[in-house]
Amino acid sequence: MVPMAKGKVGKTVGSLGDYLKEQRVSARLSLRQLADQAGVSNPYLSQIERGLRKPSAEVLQQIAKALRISAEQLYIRAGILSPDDGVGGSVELAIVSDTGLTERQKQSLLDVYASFLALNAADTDGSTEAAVAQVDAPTNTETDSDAVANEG
Amino acid sequence: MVPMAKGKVGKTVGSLGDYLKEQRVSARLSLRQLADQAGVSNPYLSQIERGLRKPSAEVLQQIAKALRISAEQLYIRAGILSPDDGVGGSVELAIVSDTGLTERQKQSLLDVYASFLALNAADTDGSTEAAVAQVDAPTNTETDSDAVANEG
DNA sequence: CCATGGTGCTAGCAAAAGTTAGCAGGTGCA
DNA sequence: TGCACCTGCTAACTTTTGCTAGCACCATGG
Repeated sequence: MVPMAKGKVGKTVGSLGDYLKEQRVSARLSLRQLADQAGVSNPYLSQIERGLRKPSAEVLQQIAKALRISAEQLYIRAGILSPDDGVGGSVELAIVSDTGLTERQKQSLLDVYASFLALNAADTDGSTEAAVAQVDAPTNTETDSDAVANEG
Repeated sequence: MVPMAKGKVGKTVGSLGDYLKEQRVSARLSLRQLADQAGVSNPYLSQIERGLRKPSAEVLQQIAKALRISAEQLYIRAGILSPDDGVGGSVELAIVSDTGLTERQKQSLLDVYASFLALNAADTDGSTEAAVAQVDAPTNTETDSDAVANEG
């Protein structure tokens, strides 16, 4: 059993797999489930996660799509790509400049975003799950901003 | 390129090479120059441009960087990735790029944002339920419901 | 006329990606 | 107790990437 150190030769693939696994677990997906959604085999995804393999562009796109994240972001977070490559940072700026949202929706999104940040500042773990659970399972018919923007 | 059974990639890589060559010529770069800047060999880049080879994620990033374009844009413009499928807007990009949010929170924000867009697309009046239903089950539905039901 | 240097393309090989088949470990059920 | 089924991982194999070496073509100019 060779200890494949993560911080070894730099943030090559090890951290990508690490970040990838973190994303997968965070999305409550099993290895096979994500592999199935991404259209790759389970052992291959396993090897990617453990830094033994580097995914091709298509596979990376599929994985990112299945995880609802950007492939570029995947690489940035993995340390392969530099963040200033062309990725903007400000969520608020992006929201207010979005042309597909109404002003009320923008305000709601900003509220939710601010509440998340405040939540993380106060308590970084337990309360977050509760707040997320409300947003994540909008079983009720009320999906307007009120349904998501109340927890602070 | 047989192994893609589940994932729906659709178009061939030929259009990617076509778009790539178009970009290279537009940048007044020779094949060898771009290959050198991207850190790949000239014949390999030639084969990519003519659809004979599919670049890996790293190579794609390098090429995109050398051409000052987004790797995701490269794939989107090539028709491999649909613009609204992954992350097309700057809001989504900003959200996933945010370091102050947990992954669950990012997911939630993305869901809310998508639901807003869906609402605006459905538009006009009270067909909110249909729009929300679409947003609530965007992916495969078999593992998705399992994932959300397995909370706790 | 033949060298020099530019363009892109072909052949063949080493390495890595990505596959299927199958193994140990844990859990729920009858 | 054992079956069924899940989790992830290993092994052996096939396919693809991406390389070096070298070809043919077109220009410039010695």
